[in-house]
Amino acid sequence: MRRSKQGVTMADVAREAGVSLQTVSRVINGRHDVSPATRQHIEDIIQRLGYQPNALARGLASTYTRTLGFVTNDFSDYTWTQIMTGAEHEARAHGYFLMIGSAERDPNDEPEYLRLLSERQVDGILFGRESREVNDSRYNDFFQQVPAVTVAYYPALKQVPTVDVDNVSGGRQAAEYLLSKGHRHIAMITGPEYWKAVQDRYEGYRQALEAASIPVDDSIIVIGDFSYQSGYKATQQLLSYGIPFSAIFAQSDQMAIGAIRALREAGMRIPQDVAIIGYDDIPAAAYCYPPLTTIRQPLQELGRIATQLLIKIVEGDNGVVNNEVLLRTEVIERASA
Amino acid sequence: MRRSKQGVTMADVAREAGVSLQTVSRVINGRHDVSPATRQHIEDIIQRLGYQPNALARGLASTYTRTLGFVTNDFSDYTWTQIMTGAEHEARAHGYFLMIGSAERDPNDEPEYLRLLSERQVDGILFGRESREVNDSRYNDFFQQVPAVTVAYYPALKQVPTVDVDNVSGGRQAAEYLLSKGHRHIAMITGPEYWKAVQDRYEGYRQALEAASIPVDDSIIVIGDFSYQSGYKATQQLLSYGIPFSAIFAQSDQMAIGAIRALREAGMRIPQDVAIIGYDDIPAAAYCYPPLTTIRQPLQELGRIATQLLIKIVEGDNGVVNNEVLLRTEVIERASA
DNA sequence: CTGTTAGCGCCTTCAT
DNA sequence: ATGAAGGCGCTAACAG
Repeated sequence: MRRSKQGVTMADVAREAGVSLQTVSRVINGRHDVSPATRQHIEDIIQRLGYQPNALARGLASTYTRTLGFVTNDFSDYTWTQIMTGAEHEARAHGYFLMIGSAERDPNDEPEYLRLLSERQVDGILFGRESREVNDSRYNDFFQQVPAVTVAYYPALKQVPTVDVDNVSGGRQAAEYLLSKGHRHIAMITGPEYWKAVQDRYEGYRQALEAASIPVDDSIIVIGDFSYQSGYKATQQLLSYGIPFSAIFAQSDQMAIGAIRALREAGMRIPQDVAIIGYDDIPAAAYCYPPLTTIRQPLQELGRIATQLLIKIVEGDNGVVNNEVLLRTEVIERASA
Repeated sequence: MRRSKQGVTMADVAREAGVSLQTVSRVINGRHDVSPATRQHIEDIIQRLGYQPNALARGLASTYTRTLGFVTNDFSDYTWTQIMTGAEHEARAHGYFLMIGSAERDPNDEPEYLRLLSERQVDGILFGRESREVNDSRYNDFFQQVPAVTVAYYPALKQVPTVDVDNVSGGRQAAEYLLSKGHRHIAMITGPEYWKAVQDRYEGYRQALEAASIPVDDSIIVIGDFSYQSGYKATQQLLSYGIPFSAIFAQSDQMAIGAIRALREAGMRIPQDVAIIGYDDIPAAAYCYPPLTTIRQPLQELGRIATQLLIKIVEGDNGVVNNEVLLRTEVIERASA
């Protein structure tokens, strides 16, 4: 005979209390149609017996598990981690847990993750992931079954609501700030070009220059991958071109800090010779040298709002109309620009 | 009538294949006692029908969920995040998912989290948390029910296996390195004193000084909280004492970087006037100025090994004897010391 | 306000 | 190598 892991079950409580299973169930679920006396009595017994409901059984009998999946490609990255933290807080506040999965090695693993998460009957899924174009019919099948919200716009998933930062505005803020300091030759180090966020920041940059009647010079725009290392390399590259620029807009703080290093090695002073503005406002930004002027993204809030939206959808709130929420970035002025 | 979320069930597959439920179950679970022909036939039908097993039902009928809980106090912190990443990878490699929970606000929430996780029938729990002394009988009750492993030694949980970094050795390495550079007056900025890791690093530091016949001078030891800010403040404090020191061992890279800032503001050169060694090897360490010499902790590996151990325990591997695994740190030499 | 009756989808045990 | 019966712990639906 198989031994259950579970010690005391609802049946034990019911027997002990001399009531039916259903009444115990009602108490557990906080229904109002139980007399105060029986409720109290049952609660005492639950307490005494140390009864714990079995979430698996509840999930099987009902249709929800109060579990959300969170899928990302990189849990070791600051950005996604912050988003996840916000999501976790919000989830917990609503009685949900987060089940996490990362499809780092191979983006093709992703549909497999979704399947696995759906087998586990998550009520919904949060996507905190790079915005890459994906053509895989498995996605569509999937998102017809399970409610989802993406954090950071995901072109492949047009039918899925999105919560993101307004990157066009963010890019514009960065360029405008530099412009306001009198810079006319503003280099840019971007992230991977297939990211929607990267394109948007580029667009904001373009808009700002255009408004100032300055032509965009693609020869002082270099593609990076958001890492320190890539900011460093990109700046060396920029320097090697011999094309004059007096400021750099790096699309991540890490790249900005890498850029600072390259600039310093080239004997340049910041911000006197070259001004730098980053993007993200990572904790190190305030403590690097010189302290980094940057565009802050409300990362945890992104996660919180996305989760809030997802839970609303999951719980059948028909008031959800907004299919794209865009949060504003903010200029944090420090010493690098 | 209630509609189930689930579309096609095992019964559908069985009917379609003209076999019993049980045979389908065997195929799903990869048992070997099914003839190749029927197996193939059933697999085809599963494919065609798009059948997905329901993990809830499996968990209810069997006794395992292939889900592990991961509890920490701070998901936004680099250290725990790295550990979690390692844990997630290892878990996935074994077919497990991680359910995450953070008890940040109030450590007293923790037992509540454990209860909630146990309601969800997790097979085991990983603790990635500060090593704080806790006296709460609920812990003991809990750990008798659910297998657990702590990452970072947890004094309250003596009966639970632990995977940690050898902090005594790490502290010794840091001090020895500084000693080898000729420093005799080595200040230290610690983390919160109730952390076991902090005490251990202190002990390593003490051992190294003792071996060099240098008395420990508590007046140049300041308590921080691992943050940039606290490293900055602690260093200002150190400077204000007027007690000479030529090197600082900061128990986190963040504090080391904060210290560098304070030192710079005080007009001191690094490492000429004051040498600094950090602890952790965060990504920023290589790119701050000057690049930080530090003690690297194998964080992801910590998470991986802890998870491996937990899974072994969960799956009833009686070969598990090691109740305390200690990983070694490594000196990363850069320019700050 | 409370109880009864049916499952939820799967796995375990025992037969055959 | 396959099938039948029973149950995991709980909730939905309906009755009273």
